[in-house]
Amino acid sequence: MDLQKRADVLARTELFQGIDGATRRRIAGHVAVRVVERGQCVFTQDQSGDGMYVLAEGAVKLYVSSRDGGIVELVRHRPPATFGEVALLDGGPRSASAEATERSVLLVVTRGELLALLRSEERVAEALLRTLGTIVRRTTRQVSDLAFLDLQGRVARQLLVLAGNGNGVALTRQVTQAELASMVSGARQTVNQALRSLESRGYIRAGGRGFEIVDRERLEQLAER
Amino acid sequence: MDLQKRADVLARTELFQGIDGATRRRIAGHVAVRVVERGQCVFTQDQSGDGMYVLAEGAVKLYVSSRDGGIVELVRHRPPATFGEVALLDGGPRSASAEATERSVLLVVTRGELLALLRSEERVAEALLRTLGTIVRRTTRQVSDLAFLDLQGRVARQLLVLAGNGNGVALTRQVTQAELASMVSGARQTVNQALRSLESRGYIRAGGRGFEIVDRERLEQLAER
DNA sequence: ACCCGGCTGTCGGGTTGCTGACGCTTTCTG
DNA sequence: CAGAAAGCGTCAGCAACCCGACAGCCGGGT
Repeated sequence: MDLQKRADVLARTELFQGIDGATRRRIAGHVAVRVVERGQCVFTQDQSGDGMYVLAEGAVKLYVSSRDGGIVELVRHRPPATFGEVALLDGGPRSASAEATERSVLLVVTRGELLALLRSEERVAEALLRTLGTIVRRTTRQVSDLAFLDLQGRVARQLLVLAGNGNGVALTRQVTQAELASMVSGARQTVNQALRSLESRGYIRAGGRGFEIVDRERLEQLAER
Repeated sequence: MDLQKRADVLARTELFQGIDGATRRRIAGHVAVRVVERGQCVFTQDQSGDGMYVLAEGAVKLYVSSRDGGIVELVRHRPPATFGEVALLDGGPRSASAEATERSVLLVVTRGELLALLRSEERVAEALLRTLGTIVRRTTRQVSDLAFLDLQGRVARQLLVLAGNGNGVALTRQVTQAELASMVSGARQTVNQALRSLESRGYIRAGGRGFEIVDRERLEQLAER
């Protein structure tokens, strides 16, 4: 991946857009490129981390895990995206683990680099604050969902998130039921039942590995706290 | 509350320490003072908010609520503390509600004020990033707890949080079982049982309204994910 | 001092969701 | 292309937890 390409990747992220091209190319010259295979770990929770990542290609999930192997997925990123910002700020341990869900290409921005950039480019500092705000909102919402919604509601909500704004009817996916279960913090079997129940009521159409949103409004209703 | 006193309050917060006294006094001159009675709301989730708060006296809880009146407490603040930063960053809606749990005195910093300060004082920007990092860590931990711990474990953990570092044995409190329940997202009755169970095993001593930590290690073990 | 309101402690019944199990189908991989 | 691995669909049994109810207690206000 050449310099220009790396600079282009940076340009598409919220964090690095809005700075001038020259600076961006300078940064692009300093980042390391790291390729991770599907299933491979990018970093692990509780370990110290001094780098932030920019996702150039592929997909990465962030999650927390328990001692006995259970995991809860917090978010799944696709380009353009950045992650690993939190540990960067205070140099503390990673608050979550990151794993590639498919072969991915990452750009690594070091702590020192970013800190310097924060000082010189105030737009980056503001963008970073916005990014953190988004993270806080998302995570807070997740707490709220876990506390107030039953499994069916959480599944409904997650389907809507996955479908994005497939305006009327939506599309197919690359998410297994087990993964879906870890997103909503439930057992795979129970998630299966929830899906079937939603389907039997005609809110979604779900066969095999894909699903389709039929009655968006009803789903949103189920997903309301 | 006079200017000097306000400046002193600011000086004790992570956000405003580290800037020079003159600047701090200037800010102190711009903040509004707001007094809220016990049980009164400071701001409400989903409403737009353009102010950040510094807690000068009293105590404030942040929480999210469901349509049918259920609430989950995210954190309880005591001075020195700041809250309401998130909505400030992007001007978006409040991600949670805030309510005084006792008579409190607040300083109100406006969005414009803080944004200007961020630009002129880079140490403030860095402190704000650290503050947000803390929030993310705390909330992520809460997701993890809800996903992995049973009620007993969550209660154990919350007791440890409430006790702080009452190094060997700890202290009495002003938290009802109903409040404790909302902190761990459980029913009041079940929390009661959890307390009794912990007591019967000699991990805590809990009578009436207060509790005391007897076997910190065991509690921590229960609270591990 | 007394009364009222809120808090604690405790039951029992009813759900929800987890666990383990198993057969079938689909998807990788050599 | 064949075998292995992963994923789906489904069931029965079981544990955790919620909900409504209610009796005693305590504390605070008038």
